[in-house]
Amino acid sequence: MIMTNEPRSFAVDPDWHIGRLVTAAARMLEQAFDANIAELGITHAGFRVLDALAAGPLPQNLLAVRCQVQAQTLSRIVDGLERDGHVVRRRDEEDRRRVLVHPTPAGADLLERARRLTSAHLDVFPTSTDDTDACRRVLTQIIKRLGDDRWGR
Amino acid sequence: MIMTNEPRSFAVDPDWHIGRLVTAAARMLEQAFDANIAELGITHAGFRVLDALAAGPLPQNLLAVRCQVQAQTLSRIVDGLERDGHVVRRRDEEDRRRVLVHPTPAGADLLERARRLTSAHLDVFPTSTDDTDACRRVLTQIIKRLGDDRWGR
DNA sequence: CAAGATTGACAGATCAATCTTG
DNA sequence: CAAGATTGATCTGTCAATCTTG
Repeated sequence: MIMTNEPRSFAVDPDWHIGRLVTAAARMLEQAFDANIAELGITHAGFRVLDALAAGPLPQNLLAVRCQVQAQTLSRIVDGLERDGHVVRRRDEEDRRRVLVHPTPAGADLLERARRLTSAHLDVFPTSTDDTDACRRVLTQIIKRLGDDRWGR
Repeated sequence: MIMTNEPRSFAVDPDWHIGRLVTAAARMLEQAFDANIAELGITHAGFRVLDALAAGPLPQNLLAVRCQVQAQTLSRIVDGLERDGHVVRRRDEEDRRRVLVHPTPAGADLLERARRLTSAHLDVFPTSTDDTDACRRVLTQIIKRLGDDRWGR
């Protein structure tokens, strides 16, 4: 078969190092995920917050850790979710420095619909289980190393 | 009495699906890369543009494909590189719709220094070669699938 | 009209600085 | 002061709309 014409089409350069493969794959995965739930008016960031709140309200600092974003990033994501009526902020009366984020009924409903929309599309991972297991090991190790450097501990 | 501090430390949840592992790893890899070259005043985005231009000037549309970003994204990255004197734009006289991006001597110099800074830090991938090979296969397949959907092919 | 590039509006993420509360 | 949260500035990235050139 002919390598038709120039690489105007998409191609993976065989000598990309893994870092580049990881970041390229990540961008595509997030975009695909976002495209699946775009009709609901949220993105992966909002989804992860609502998912973390499924068991009940959490203070923002803990929520940020769960979502693996900075407190500043989380604050703005919560801004959007609150604006759209998916969560509400309430000061923690036990320690008024804390702000508790509560999911609203609308937010819980949104989460359910988002889960249904995305569960069908998670079959993007075709290769053998051996390969995906190996992939998990490599990625987990990267995350642990770099995450420990960055997030302390 | 509040909960003694829980996993305030970093941890990889064992039942994360691969998508989440990939995106988490990607963010950390990019941040680590950016931290390594931050002193030079560029990020991974600028680095990739300069790297793509190492062999000589390119029109922006091709450059965007090489860097795997939208033409709009590239335009703003080139804005920054041009502002800082690392590249210059020149209209292609053969086809005046095109804009050719040329690296400046300062840009070429920056690229060299960035390469030196980062080459030392690429040993973040510790596991066996079998695992990394498997990881490459999985990631490549994800990229091909999603990239073909998105970027045409 | 089609291709190439740019601009506007926005989301996600970061760092640095600030405000509030303990 | 320390912890938690927020705000300002900036960067990367997206989509949609526009401008220029062929």
